Amino acid sequence: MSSGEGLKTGAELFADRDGVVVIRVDGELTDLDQPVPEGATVEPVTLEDPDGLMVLRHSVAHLLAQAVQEVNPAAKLGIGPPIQDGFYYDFDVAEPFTPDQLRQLEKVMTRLAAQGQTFRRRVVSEEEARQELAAEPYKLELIGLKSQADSAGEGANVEVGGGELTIYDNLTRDGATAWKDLCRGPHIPSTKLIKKGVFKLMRSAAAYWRGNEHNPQLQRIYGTAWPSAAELKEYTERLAEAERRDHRKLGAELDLFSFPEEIGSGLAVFHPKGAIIRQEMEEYSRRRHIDADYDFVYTPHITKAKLYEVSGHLDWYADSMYPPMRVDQEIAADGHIKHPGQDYYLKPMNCPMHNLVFAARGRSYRELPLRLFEFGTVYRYEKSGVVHGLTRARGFTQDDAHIYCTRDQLRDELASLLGFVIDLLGDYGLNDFYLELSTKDPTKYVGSDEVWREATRTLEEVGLASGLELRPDPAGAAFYGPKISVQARDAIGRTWQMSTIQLDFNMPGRFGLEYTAADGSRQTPVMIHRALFGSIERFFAILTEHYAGAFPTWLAPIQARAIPVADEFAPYLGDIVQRLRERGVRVDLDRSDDRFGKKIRTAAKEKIPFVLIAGAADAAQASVSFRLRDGSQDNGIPVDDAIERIVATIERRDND
RNA sequence: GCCGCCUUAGCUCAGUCGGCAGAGCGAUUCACUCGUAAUGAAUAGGUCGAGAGUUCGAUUCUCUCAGGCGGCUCCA
Repeated sequence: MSSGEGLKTGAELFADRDGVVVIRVDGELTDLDQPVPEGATVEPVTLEDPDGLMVLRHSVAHLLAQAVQEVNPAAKLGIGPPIQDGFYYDFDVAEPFTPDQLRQLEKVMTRLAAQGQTFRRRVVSEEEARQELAAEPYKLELIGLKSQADSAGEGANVEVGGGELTIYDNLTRDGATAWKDLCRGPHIPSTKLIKKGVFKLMRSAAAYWRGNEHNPQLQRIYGTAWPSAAELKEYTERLAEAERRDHRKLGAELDLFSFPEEIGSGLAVFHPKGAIIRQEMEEYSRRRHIDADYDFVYTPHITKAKLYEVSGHLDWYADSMYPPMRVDQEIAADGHIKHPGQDYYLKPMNCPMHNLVFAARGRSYRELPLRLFEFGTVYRYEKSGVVHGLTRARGFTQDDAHIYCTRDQLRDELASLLGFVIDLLGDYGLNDFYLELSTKDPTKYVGSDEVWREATRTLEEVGLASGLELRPDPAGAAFYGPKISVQARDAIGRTWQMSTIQLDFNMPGRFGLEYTAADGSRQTPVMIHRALFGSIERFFAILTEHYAGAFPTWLAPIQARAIPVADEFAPYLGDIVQRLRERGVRVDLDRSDDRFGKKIRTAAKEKIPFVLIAGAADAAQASVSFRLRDGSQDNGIPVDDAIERIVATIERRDND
């Protein structure tokens, strides 16, 4: 930074304002102690500003690194950026961090923060930086990468982005340099702002240097930091809530599904109650797809290798397919192969099979768009470390359809498809969406650039026309075409990738798919891959967490339970149960030996939407009393009304 | 796949510094018949994830494998 004589610093400009941590100068975040150029637009940034919070988190990351090196001077520094809800810092250390060490580091950080060290920005030449950081091999590597900072890897631009190289010194009150780090900044003015109880070290884990699995692994410490202790508490409560909703936990508690070790990692079995939910999910989807003019097909679970050679998938994804089964091979006694046999694979996707349905006979343009739908179960050999409950399984069922249409039909088809997706997801209780447009990965694609451009433009136009927010996802596309995906926010604000709509200008050609056009010519159709739930298992998991296990009545395995106040009223409720069953309601009667209060408790734990209670008072006036899932009561309802109310709730597909 | 941690009754978890394994909930049986989240008593339930090694002796220590958890990488 050139001399700032005569110019005011951010600190001077906003001396009378509380809570200013950095300034925004012509849109650029800048340290408070930097002079503001003549005529520049300056705004104060506080911790309430998302940018200000990022700066705080980044500064806490520095504090962590300072603490680590104080405890262990041999620790080498990786990078330490702010992230969603917090920050991390990577270290090269001989031994991984233990939970005890994290607690110790927190104490050191608290002590250092209380010293009120100031952050001083210092511009250095590459030579100076190399000299000062000679003991930090990873920082040296980043300096070397400075010219190509954008490709330095996740988080690296926090250290070396921008124009000049800068080092931040942590100065003690007597002006001594307590610690320093290569960093582009900016930082909060003083560690005093990192008050007690606003940060917490969460966990440690290994992470590849610069995000590349061929690089060495560093030890990463994750932390969280907030403007106030109250907000930190709110955050930890949010985490606790997410844990309570975890579908793996609820799946066991509510007896929905399990992953028997005997079957294998990532392979679920659905128990009766889980199966009911799943059936309802599938059944409603099936009806809607029939209404939307889809044709249903069934295809096998295994196929000769050839099919995935034609599709190209074996070239790209052989590693994540289950290994082949060699069938019909004959080996003679002397070991020579009499008959080579051939390889069959479990199918990792359905599209090639649907292509064969399309190709089974000649197709006319009059048939297009042709929409082939299947609840198709696929198997993918996910790496052992990524398998995660129902959200990342090795066997799962896609609500998969492939739409074959002409180029002229593409735009309308995509637009109506997007509307269909949003509408259908809404019926399952998800209503808060945004879209993501995944475009070509220049290192992994087939087909001509021109075709990719056309496809991408079409998707973008349809996405924009939907009125939903459209976010770019550069290089996120599959090798055969760009895609648009629907992201949904759940009840506690987490986002999930839901539906994907994927264009494919490639595979129809590989499979030689053709239709006869109006002019008699043979044309290649365009193909759209689309799955609304993605995987039924995964969608099941998302809904479980979205509803915290309290499924809307139409999905609930047990929709109503009748509990007599005493056993003598069981026959009275039994008649009502019978009438409900005749209306298709999943209802049971609790005749166990438990006491009344215990039965209420049991029904509550099972998250049953409607509990019907009757004792002498209700029996005398042909009524029942409702106890709803939220604990509320509705007593003395005439039996006919009670039945209608339950049936209507199911039909409305409401949450309760 | 990589790094770290974990695996004891159906579930949640104690415990054994290497010497015959424990609780609560749940299940079963009996008694109680009760108006909105736990009635009481009794009983059953375990190759301490699997295999190998060290040891007089292993649930406990070591190794391998399986499964899980948290990250990283990956996710057609």
